[in-house]
Amino acid sequence: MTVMLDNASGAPRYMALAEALRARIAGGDPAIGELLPTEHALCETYGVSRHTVREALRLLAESGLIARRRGAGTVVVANQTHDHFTQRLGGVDDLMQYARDAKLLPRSTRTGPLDGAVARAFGVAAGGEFFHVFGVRGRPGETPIALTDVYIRADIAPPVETIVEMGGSVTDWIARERGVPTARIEQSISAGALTEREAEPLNAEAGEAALRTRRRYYDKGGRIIALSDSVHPGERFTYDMVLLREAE
Amino acid sequence: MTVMLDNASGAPRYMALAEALRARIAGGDPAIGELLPTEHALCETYGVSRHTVREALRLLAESGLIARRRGAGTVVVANQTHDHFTQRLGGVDDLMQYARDAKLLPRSTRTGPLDGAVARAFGVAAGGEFFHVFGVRGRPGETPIALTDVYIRADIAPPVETIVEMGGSVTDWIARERGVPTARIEQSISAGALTEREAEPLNAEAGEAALRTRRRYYDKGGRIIALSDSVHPGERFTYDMVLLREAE
DNA sequence: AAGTGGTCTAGACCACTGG
DNA sequence: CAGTGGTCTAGACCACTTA
Repeated sequence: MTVMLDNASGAPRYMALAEALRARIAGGDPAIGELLPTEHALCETYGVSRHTVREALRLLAESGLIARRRGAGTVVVANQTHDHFTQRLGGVDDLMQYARDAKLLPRSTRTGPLDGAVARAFGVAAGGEFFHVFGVRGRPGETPIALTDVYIRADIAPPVETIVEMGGSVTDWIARERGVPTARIEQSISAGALTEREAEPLNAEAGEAALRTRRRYYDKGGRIIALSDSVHPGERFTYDMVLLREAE
Repeated sequence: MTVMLDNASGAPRYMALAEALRARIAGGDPAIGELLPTEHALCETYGVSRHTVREALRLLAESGLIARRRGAGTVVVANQTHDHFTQRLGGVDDLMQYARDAKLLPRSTRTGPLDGAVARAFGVAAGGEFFHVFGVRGRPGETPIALTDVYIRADIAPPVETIVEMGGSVTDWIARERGVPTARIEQSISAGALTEREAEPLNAEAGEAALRTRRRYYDKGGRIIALSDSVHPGERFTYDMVLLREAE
C-alpha cells in the first residue's frame, strides 16, 4: 500500500514527503501529543529510503512541528508553524547600537543588595548581591548619548576598570570569562520626559522627550545575570532593528 | 594522509569533524571568502564517508560559518559564530502588542503614489501605488493608544472594511490571502514630543513625550509590502520584547 | 566537459526507551 | 528484550557552475 508523493512540482522527494506529513499533522490525524509512524513504517508507506524519510522529518523538526526521541519515537508537538523572526546580534549589547567608541563613564559604583524600589521598577525580587554602576554613555568629551544604571550579579561581575575599557558589552565579557552566557533578554522600551536630575548630566533640558530602555539578562537556569536601565534624550538616539523570517 | 579526529570526547564523528573545521576557520586557514576543500577531499583527508562530511558541513552552515553552492563549492562567510537571538511572534503585528480588541479606526484613506516627504521619512523611493490609511488605534469609546499611518502596496492591499475588522494585522492578511509573506521587517523606535496636530485626536497635550515607531515590511524579493508609522503618547504604551538565544 | 554540491538507495551497527 | 531514532558506510545519479 504505497502512497504516491506529489511529484508534479518537481520538488525533491524528501520535501514532498515533508509537505505530505505537514498536511496530515495540520489535519489533526496524528494530533498534538500523538506519535508519528516510525521511520521504518514511513519508508514502507511512501516507498522511499530511510535517509529520505529522515531528511523530511528533519524539516518538520526544524519547523517545530515534531520532536524526536531515540527509543521513544516521533511525537507531534504543534500542528502549525508560527511566524518566527530572528534578530541577529554581533553581541548582546548590540541591543543598543552605540558607536563603537562610546564608552560607559562611571560616575558612581556600589556593591550591595538590590534596593526595594529598584527591584520593583525591574519587576524582580529584592536582595541578592549586585555590583551597581551608574554612569554616562558617550564618546569622551562629546555630548553624552545616555544615562545608564547597570546592576550586575556580584559573583560574576567584572572589575570596574574592565567595564570602562570594554565600553559596555558586559554580558559578552561574563559569557567569555565567567562561562555564563546570556540565554534570555527581556527588554522594555518606553517614552517619557527627562527629570531634572537626569537632564543635568546629559546637558539636556528637563521635560524633554526621552527613550527609556530597561533590560533583564538571564542565564539558562533563569538566574539574573544583570539589569540595565538607560535614558536617551529623544533627538540623540534611535533604536533600529531588523527582523528576518526564519527559513522553515 | 588521513587526519585523526578527536574521538576522546565520545562525540559523533560528524561533530568532531565540524569542530575541527570550525577551529581551522577560526584560525583563518580558509579565510573569509575562500573555499573549503570539497566534500570528496574532506572524505579522504579525514577518512570518513561523504554522508558524515555533509552532516558536519550542515552544522557549520546552520551556524552561518559557511555557504554552499552547488557546482561552485563551499565558501567561508564568517570565522566565528555570532550570538543569535530570536523573537517569537504569533504574527507579524505582534511587533506592537496592542490589546486584542484594539482596532484601527480609519480617519481617512487614499490611493496614490508615495509622497516625496513620506518616502524620505521612511528612507525609501517615492512613487508606486500605495493605499494609505490614517487612523486612530484603540478600543472604541476609550482613550486611543496611538495614531497610525499605514501605506500598503496597492496591488495587494485588502479592502478598507477588512482592515477595520481585523484590527490591524494587515501583513498576516496579505500573506494569507495574497500569498505574499513578509520576509523582513525593519523597525525604528525613537522618542519625541507630540505635535499639536497629533495631540488633538489622541486627547493628549502637545509637547508630551511620545514613542514613535516606523516599520518597513519587505517580501522575499526585497519589494516593499507596507510601511507604517505610529505615535504613542508616553504613558500609554510600553514596547516589551523577549529575545532567546538560539540553540547552535 | 569536468567537478561541485544535492538527492537518494540499501545496507549496517549503536544507544537509548519502553514494557 | 524488541523497537526506536542516531550514526555511518559505499555506492549512485543528477542539477548546476565554471572554464
